[in-house]
Amino acid sequence: MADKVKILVLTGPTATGKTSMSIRLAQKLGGEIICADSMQIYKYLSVGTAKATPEEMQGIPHHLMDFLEPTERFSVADYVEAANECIRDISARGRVPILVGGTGLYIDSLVKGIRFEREQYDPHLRERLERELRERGIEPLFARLKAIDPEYAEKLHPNNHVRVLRALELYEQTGRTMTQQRADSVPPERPYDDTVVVLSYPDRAQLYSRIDRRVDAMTENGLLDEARLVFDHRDSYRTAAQAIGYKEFFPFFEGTAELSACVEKLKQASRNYAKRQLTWFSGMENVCWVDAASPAAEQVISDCFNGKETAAS
RNA sequence: GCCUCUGUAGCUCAGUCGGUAGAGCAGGGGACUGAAAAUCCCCGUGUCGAUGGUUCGAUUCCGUCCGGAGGCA
Repeated sequence: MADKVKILVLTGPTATGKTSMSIRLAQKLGGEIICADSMQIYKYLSVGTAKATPEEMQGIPHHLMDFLEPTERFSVADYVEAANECIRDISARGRVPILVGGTGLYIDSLVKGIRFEREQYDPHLRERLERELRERGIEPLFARLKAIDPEYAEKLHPNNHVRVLRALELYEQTGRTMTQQRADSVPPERPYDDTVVVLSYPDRAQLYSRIDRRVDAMTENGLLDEARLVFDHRDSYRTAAQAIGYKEFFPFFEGTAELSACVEKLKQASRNYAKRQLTWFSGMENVCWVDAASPAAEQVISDCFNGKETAAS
C-alpha cells in the first residue's frame, strides 16, 4: 500500500457543494484539483456546467477543466489517460491529487484502473452502423451481436441502441468482444490508494430543492447566453448539445416553447440526473458517504482521507 | 337564476355498451468499459367528487348535493 499514490476523490450528485468543498479540502490538505466531470472539461461552458469561478478557486490549480474546444470529442479512455498523467505530475510535486466531479463512469474507470486499448475512432464505421440501424432497424444488428458475443447480448436490452452499436463497433474495429474487453481490462489491484467520498443529502427532497434553486441562480447568471451559443453550434458541439442546461432551451430558441417551461424542464432533467448519479454511486464499493448538510462534513472527509474511517458505510 | 360541459393515480387525461380501472409525465428502483449531463430496463389499489336510488352487482344508469369551466340572462 505504501508504494501507491494516495488520492482523494470527491463525488456526489449535482448541486451538493462539491466545488466549494473541494477547494477548502485542497487548501487544508495541500492538494490540487483534477476535474472528473464530462462537461466541465470544455471551454465556454461555464455557468451551465457549474465550474468554479477564478475567484472561487482561491489560487488552487484546477486540471482537466476548461481546456477542450467543444468541437472535440473526448472519451473515457482519454479521460483516464489524462487524469493518470495529472495524478503523476501532482504527486511528483508532493501535493495531493483531488479528483472532483460527478461523472461516475470516469471516476469508476480511473479508480479501478481500467485499461483501455489504443483504438482509433473511425467515423465511417460508426456512420455505417448508424445507417444500417436507420434502414433496417435494430433486429439484424442485435442478432449479429448475439452471434459474436452472446454473453453481452444477454445483458443488453435491444432498445439500448447506443450500446448495441458500440459493441459491434468494438468488435469490427479490434476483433475483440465486449465481454473479452470487460474481462481483460480490470487489473487485479487498484492502482491508487484511493479514498472515494460521496457528498450527498440523505433527504431526497432537500437535494431536489437545492437543485431547483441552483437552476434559478444559473438562469440569473447568464445561462441563457451560453445555451444560445451551444444552440448556434449544435451540430459541431456534439457533447454540449446534449448537456443538461443547454438542450432544454432549444425549444425556446426554436420558438416552440415558453422560456419558463424550459426552465422547469431543466429543473426536472437535473433532478432525474441526480437520481441516476446516486444509482451509480450506490453501486460503487469502498466509498465513504458524507452528509452534505452536516457542518462537520469537511472534517469527516479529511478524517476519511487520513484513514480514520469515521463515516464509512 | 337557467342551460351545457366537467370532477378517475401527485399532474394531464383515457376507459368501463353495469362485473371495483390504465396511459404519458412526475416519483421509486436498477444497469452502465471509447457519446456517459448520454443511453436503456423494471415498478401503477386509486374512498373512479359526496350521497340516495335502480340492480344480484354502480366508478359506469337515474335523482339530489358540493367543487370547477363555459354560455344565456
